[in-house]
Amino acid sequence: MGRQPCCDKLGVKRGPWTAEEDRKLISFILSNGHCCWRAVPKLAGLLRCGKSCRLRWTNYLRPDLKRGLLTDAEEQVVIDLHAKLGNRWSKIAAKLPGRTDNEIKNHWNTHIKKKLIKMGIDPVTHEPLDQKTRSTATTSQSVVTADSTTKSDEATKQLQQSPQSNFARDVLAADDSSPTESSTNTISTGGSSSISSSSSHDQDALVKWLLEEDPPTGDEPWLNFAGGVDVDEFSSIAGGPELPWDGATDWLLDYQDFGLGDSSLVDGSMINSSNGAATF
DNA sequence: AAACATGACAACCGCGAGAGA
DNA sequence: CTCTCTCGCGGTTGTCATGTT
Repeated sequence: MGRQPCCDKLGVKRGPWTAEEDRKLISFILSNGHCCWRAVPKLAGLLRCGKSCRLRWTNYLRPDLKRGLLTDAEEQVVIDLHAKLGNRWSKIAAKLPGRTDNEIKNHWNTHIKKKLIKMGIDPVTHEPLDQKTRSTATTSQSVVTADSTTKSDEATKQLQQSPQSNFARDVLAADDSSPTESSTNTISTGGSSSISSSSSHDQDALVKWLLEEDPPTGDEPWLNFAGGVDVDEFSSIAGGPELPWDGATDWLLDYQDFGLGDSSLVDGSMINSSNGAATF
């Protein structure tokens, strides 16, 4: 019967988002949440498909996102999780607060993959490349598995305990003396110790945790469609002492650039003016 | 300075899962 | 149970920035 396209190809804008579009989407979601993504562009006055809106929001506009390169510690976690989960980027991202699956996927493809290959590690199997060529009858444990019971476990524990904390930065700060290269070393090596069977108990526990859903906090204002969140409240959150996201995020700057402090942008009047059908 | 190569990341596409009618 | 719809995921492509020749 065929799948209905997610949106009409005609009349739907594609390509990079403009600041104006971002502003519309942000103001709409902050004040209304997202009911169903399919309806968002229409209600927000955007000539985009809902899918595009969702992607833009989750990967770029969401206020709890960290920006910038993954830290060494985060990279390490990604590698370890990838060894266990494979390309399940969303699961991996769920364990890295403030990071998106797309971001991690991109980072993997552009950085980590090459790094592992350079170190002689198959980025798919996480086994040594030369070992792989010599014999396929090797240990079923991945190369980085052993690491995961040591360094990575520490990181993942911290993540679990404080999902909103910027643990990676703390880890880095605590280990500031280590040069950038050291991250490479920790990845590869576990070195001699990495190719050993790790405790299956630890493995199971970690995998179990990995597969758990992150408990929703439930207080994200942009998730509350009916809430009609006051943007002033939101901005006070953003500027307050208890930032739910990294205060240095570019998003905040963008937010200010968009002039969202201006209530005229968020009280629905702007949206209504651009889309007469949308009323709240 | 121009052309080309490479890197980085935003965005798109197609598919599958799950929910609801 | 089947069908339809929406959402989310993972793979891939496109575009811009930066580096190199």
